[in-house]
Amino acid sequence: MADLDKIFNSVGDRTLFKNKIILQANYSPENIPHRDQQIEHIASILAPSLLGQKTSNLFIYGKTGTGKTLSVQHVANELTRRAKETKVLRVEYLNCKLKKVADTEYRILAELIKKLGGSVPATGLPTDQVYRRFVDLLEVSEEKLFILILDEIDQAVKKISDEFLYNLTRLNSELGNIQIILVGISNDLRFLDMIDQRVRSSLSEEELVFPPYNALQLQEILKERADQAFKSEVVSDGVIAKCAAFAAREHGDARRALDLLRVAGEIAERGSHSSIDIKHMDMANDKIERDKILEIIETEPKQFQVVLYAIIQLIDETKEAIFTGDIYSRYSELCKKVHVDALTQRRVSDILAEFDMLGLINARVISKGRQGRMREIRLAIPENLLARAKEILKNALDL
DNA sequence: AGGTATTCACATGAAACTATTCTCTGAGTTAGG
DNA sequence: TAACTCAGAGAATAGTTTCATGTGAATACCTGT
Repeated sequence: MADLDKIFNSVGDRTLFKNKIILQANYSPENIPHRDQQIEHIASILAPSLLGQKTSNLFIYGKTGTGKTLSVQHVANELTRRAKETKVLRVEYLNCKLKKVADTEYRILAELIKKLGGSVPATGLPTDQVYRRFVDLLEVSEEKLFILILDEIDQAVKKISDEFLYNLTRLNSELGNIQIILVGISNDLRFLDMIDQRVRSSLSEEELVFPPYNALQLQEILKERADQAFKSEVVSDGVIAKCAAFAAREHGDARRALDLLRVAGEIAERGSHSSIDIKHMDMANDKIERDKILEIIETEPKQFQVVLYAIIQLIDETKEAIFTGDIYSRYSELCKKVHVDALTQRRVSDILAEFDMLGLINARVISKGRQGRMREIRLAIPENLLARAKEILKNALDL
């Protein structure tokens, strides 16, 4: 019999973590270093709302992991706390990227209605009726202001069109007792280019950009969190510096840095080390990348998997870049073998574009003159993952 | 030789279609008074 | 007569297909030397 007792009993002694939650993505810390200026700015814009005055709409830009969401939520919490007795305002936060929750106009409204205490069916209702219901619910609430924070709003607009934002701003003229203040958060700095001039003017009255953290700031952030998350003596300054350097290279993404640190900790722990060293950082970096790719491959729909398998096969055979046409014919063959209906070339073209977005392949549109125009495709899956990837696909496709 | 026009093999865009899930409405049915 | 059932119309959504238009540069075709 395996000595499970030993393993289970010693788990408490061996762990390097004091409080792992602190390193997890959804943890929001007490204080947010290096964002005082931005937080103050947000607060000063929204402050009049405490007196029941409608403030400007606010738009916030910045790359992922620059503390946008955290800062906004911090201010939002403060506002809610202060307005507790006066009931002058209400703040709701909504992430527009959550698949199946808030990624369409209908669902965003449905979600808001739910938060306001109402309910709407998941489907079956015309959208304007949902608007109606939302307005009615707002009208009867006792607050005078409704601060609506839409996170990853660029995603929503990309999917729904900017009309939806326009509609939201227009609601204010329909509402008597209550006004909506919009706070949009976007990862895409070019978000403004995507929306109509008309909408733009009625919308983004105030703007704020979150710059990326530099390596030094990242270091401080990491250090602070690491102190709370790990037992003492587990992480050295060198490790933190390296971790910060890793992340700083990727546009100063603090979330990624924290992830890295956590995974490195887990790896060290599993290897029964008493501290994290540089070696673990590298392994963690590897593992994160690896997991991400394999996870994508595994969860992709069947048609996507067939296409990907076709690509891998072809690359295996030729060892060079391949082209759309080759892929499509190989894909068609594979479809027969796997007993799946083949999609049109048009669709496969889109699938390839999506793979490119996901970073599974590198595609480049090239022209070969009389031989036409097509995508030149290379695999972006690292060599050492290929075997595993193939296995997953074979399994998924019963080959 | 140098300049234009063609042409290929897709890329890219827009609209329309399909299947699924769900609501709402009103006609027909049923059971109780 | 009120309550109930159930089919049909209409919506939202995701994933496609259909139709239409765009496009970069190698090559064919001129042109005038």
